[in-house]
Amino acid sequence: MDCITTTLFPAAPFNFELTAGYHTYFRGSYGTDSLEGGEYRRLLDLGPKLVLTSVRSIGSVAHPELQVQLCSETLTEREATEATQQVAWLLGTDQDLTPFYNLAHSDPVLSQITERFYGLHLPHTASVFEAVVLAILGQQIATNVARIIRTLLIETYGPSLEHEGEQHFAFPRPEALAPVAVGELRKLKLSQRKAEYVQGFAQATLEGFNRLGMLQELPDAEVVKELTGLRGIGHWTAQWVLVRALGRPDALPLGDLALRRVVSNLYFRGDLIDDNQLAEFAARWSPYRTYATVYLFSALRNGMGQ
DNA sequence: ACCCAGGCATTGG
DNA sequence: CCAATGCATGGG
Repeated sequence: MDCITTTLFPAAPFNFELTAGYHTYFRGSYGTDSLEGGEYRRLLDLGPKLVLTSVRSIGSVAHPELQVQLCSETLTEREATEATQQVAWLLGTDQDLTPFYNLAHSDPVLSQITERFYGLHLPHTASVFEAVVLAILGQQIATNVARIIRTLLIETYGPSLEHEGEQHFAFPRPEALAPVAVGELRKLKLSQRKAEYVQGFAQATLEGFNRLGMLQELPDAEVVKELTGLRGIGHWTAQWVLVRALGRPDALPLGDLALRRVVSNLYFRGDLIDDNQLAEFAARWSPYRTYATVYLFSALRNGMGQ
């Protein structure tokens, strides 16, 4: 095992614990990610090569600095750079939070939340494929149930690497899921529908590789049009892809029950609002509706919006 | 035993 | 274009 250490300097303010914690749903570990003892770990998938990364903070919120340890069987300088860039993307280190915080000042609820989660950057998935599959698995069902199913999928079909007696998993590749029979996925507790969606999307990703690679270049509305043309992907899923995989600042996952509830509780005395009301209300957060959404979910996951 | 959960596709008006 | 319905599992 060959290990290299590199350094990242995120845009301040940057709170490492919160940002890595969001990846793990503020638990010790979640799916492919873990955060224990101030150490964020994840197995990176660089094409054929797997790189185990372990990140820790050696700076502060105001002067952030991250130490990134990269371990692989062999590792070239070029691969180390690529892996470091991927870590930067996963943790959203380049984001400037200032414009959003300025906007939040005029909103008493968001002011309180941004104070509590000061320095939380918006984390990203490693790929569009990962974001879509995770969103499909999360459709409609309770997050606890989704977590069980995600873990099963990752540990059954994800590429893995053993290190110091522990097995680490990366997210399954499309080529691993495309040939899997729907019946096999059903054994992992996916519904018939979701098994079809996931297998079909994996296949579509392989067949239309260029089209999905193009998403980065397209404006939000075009991305949504491309994605919702695929079976299993509706407006809600497409919006979460904008948030999680593409890092777009102004997405809004209408249809999201948890978002409706947290907004209802924090702004409407608990009277559950519908999507039309939510869309109208969320206009106040534009052009940073993604930031507002993620901060509200952080509040929810930490017991602030129930 | 129910009912619901960070939706979606399908069907019928 | 809007409303109603089945899906499937684990927790309350």
